[in-house]
Amino acid sequence: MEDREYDFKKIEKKWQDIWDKSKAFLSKIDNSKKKYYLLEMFPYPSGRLHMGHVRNYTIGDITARFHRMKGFNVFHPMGWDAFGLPAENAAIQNNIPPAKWTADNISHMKKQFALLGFSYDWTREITSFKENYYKWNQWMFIKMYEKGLAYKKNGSVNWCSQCATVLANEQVENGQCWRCESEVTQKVLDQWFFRITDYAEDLLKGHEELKDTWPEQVITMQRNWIGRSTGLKINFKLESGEDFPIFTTRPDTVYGVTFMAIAPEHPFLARIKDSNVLKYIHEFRNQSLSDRTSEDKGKDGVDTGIKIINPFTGVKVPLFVGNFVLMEYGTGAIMSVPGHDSRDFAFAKKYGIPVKIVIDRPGNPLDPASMSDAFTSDGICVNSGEFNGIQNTEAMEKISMYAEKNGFGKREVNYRLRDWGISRQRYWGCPIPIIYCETCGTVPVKEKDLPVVLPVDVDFHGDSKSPLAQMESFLNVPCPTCGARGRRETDTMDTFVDSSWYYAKFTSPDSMNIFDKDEVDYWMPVDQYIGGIEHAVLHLLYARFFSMVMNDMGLLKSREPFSRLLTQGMVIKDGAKMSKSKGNVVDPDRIIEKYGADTVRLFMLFASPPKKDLDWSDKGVEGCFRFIGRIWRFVNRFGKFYVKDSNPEKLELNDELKKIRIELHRTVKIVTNDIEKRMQYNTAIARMMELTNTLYQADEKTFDGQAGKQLLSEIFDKLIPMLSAFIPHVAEEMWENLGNGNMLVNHRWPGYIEELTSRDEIEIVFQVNGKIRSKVSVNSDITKEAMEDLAMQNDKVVQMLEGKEIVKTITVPGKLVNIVVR
RNA sequence: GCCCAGGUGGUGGAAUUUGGUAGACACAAGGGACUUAAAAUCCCUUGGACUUUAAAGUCCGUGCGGGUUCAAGUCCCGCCUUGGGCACCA
Repeated sequence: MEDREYDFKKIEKKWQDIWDKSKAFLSKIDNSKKKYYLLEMFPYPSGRLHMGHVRNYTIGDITARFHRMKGFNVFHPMGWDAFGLPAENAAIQNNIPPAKWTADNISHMKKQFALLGFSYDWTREITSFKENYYKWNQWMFIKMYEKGLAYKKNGSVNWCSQCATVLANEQVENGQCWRCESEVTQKVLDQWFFRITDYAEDLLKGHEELKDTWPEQVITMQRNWIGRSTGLKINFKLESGEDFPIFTTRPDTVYGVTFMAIAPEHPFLARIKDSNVLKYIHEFRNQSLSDRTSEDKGKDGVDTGIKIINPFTGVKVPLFVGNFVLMEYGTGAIMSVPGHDSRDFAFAKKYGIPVKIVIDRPGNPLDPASMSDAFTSDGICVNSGEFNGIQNTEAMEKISMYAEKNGFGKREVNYRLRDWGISRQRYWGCPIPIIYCETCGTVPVKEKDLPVVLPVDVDFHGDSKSPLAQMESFLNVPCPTCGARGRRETDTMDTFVDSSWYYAKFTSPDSMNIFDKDEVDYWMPVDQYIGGIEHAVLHLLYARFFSMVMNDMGLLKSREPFSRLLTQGMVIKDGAKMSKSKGNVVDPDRIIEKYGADTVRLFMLFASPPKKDLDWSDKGVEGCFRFIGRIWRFVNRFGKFYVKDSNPEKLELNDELKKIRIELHRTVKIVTNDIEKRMQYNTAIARMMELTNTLYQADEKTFDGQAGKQLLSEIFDKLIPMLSAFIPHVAEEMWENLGNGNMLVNHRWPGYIEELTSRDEIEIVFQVNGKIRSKVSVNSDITKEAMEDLAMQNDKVVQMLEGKEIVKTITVPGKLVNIVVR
């Protein structure tokens, strides 16, 4: 046994086969056990796993294995986010059908998963491009259409010319496409939307439930994205008496309005005839999103010549078209108060519009002529009719009430969140199940006719147009209502639709319904979700929306899909995220080949806590490999002393063994806590390394004896099962080598005896005026008084106290004595 | 500009929950043992400056400057800096 070699390739293959054959990770409903649904974000099958994946899924696997050993009924599925542009681009470039390209990638990545020893229940596998999955996408779409939650709208949308498709607001980052980083422009198109704005309030309220279990950062990002603001809708008037409504969050400044501004896209502008003004309007409409929205670009406008009447004052002010005014927010028009809004101030200066002060600083009045920026702080109302003299914060309320009473205003809540545009002008996605009929109009496909199958025998013409639009066999279909000739919708759904409900589908992937009621009710919600923070306002917001919709439809019992969320950090090398363009990519396959999966897993967890970024280090990997070797050799060397069902309790241990036993129980306690309460796997591993170092201090004599053998066996019985969560293959092998017949995957997580977790001897410190002067070892049950006595007798302390007056003494039991002198 | 999270040895990181021995664990470095030799392995040293023949000891030290406290990496105030998010939302 002693010279047994650590042949990780053989060991890992062996145990992967055994787990596979014994169906070790299959999950079944068991009402006698507490369920634990652990999910990691499923990957896009790009072809190869990268280190980011390896880290994400390793963190998940430890968590799953730990809970399994803790006695939970663990559900740990995996699948593929398999629709999307890369497959289509690959198809166009290399003339490989997207379905084949994607399926090949999946099979390769699945092999990589297997090599890493992850504990997935593959019988629950989901592949989003398969009919039996996207059928339910379509089914959900129809249900949402029936409820008015899916609708078609002609409007200005984000267009990425590189990807040749529309993007949702969440998919535009700094005016650029989230995928390819090319400039996004605005285009007017007929598009399908999901009415996520109906759930704005719910999405915000739900955060309450998540505030202790989700990273604060994610909640903050979502809250900012939803952007709730309360204010007043005020009906300004045209000279003709026509209403001109605007929304403002600053009703307290309404007496300071000196101009109005309206979005270039506003239908109101249809009445403009002046060719010069029209020229400007046209120009604004064609500006790119980043020109329109970036703050450093100038705010441009043009005076329409139209006058607007302020209902509070009766004063007429000019109406400008402003390129910064958004059609989609509020009413598409605003009141402008240069005196108290920086943007309005800059605009007013540019176009020679007067500045009027309506909120002032008592004792230090503002002078519009000498101001270089708007006054945006709180103050006292002036030039505000009957509201003069009160605090502006108070005026907000009073002015709102006044407007409501007089019938020209209404308090309103507005959201920054827009409806989710889901149409994509691309082929490789889920077809939108809609048929257009000349007589019946827009008609959803009948449920019994689902799925609308995405044809796989398609021609790519080398251009980026969707082949569906040119495919007669797909396009032509009888109208479901009248039977006349109809045409199918050729846009496909945003792939974020696929991932918005997949977590629930895992519970019953082959069900004849969207979900199997028993399964989904038992397993949902996800107890722990793990993934990257980059999806904070994308996937994680959409998934919550879908979950709420499904909850309202009675499909899910829970409203929130993910009870706990962990967002893991990136894998960094040479100070940058691993990426092809930076040339700092480390290939997981190569590392597994060289050191084995257990080492890779261990390094992924040891190098950094899950939440933080992880610095890749080849040397660090070697260190982890060395640790496994140390354990391996120790077990081989002392395996001959192993006895089953150890119980050192019965025997008298000498001091050395007693100390080791305490270290063991302390280690179990700390490791358990680090995993369970803190999800801090790096420190858990450090504790086990420490214990190992302690064990290496011992020699044959230490354990060669009745008590020694018992203790040693207890060590093996606790340490190896703990290790099996992290390095499962080698742990199983060592366990088997010791003569155990059971598999660790089904073993119970070791316990500890609380009384054995505190050391007999502790070190306390003596301080004088807060500075450490001496350290002594004492019995851990020492009294406060005894500590103080010891301190007063301590040579060092006595020396420091000489000629000084003791002001007071502070004693922290078990820690320190601090003597304050003068 | 606003919001959030960080800044600890040569390096990755502990300790932050609850103010109470800063630097666990690992890497790197140095030394030693084993070996014909190397690799592997095992052991020891390792924050800085200084005093001392030595044993030992003194001072400084958690981005910077203040403060609270018997005691601050931890709390408060003000800066510097890195990363992330948001950025005309009326």
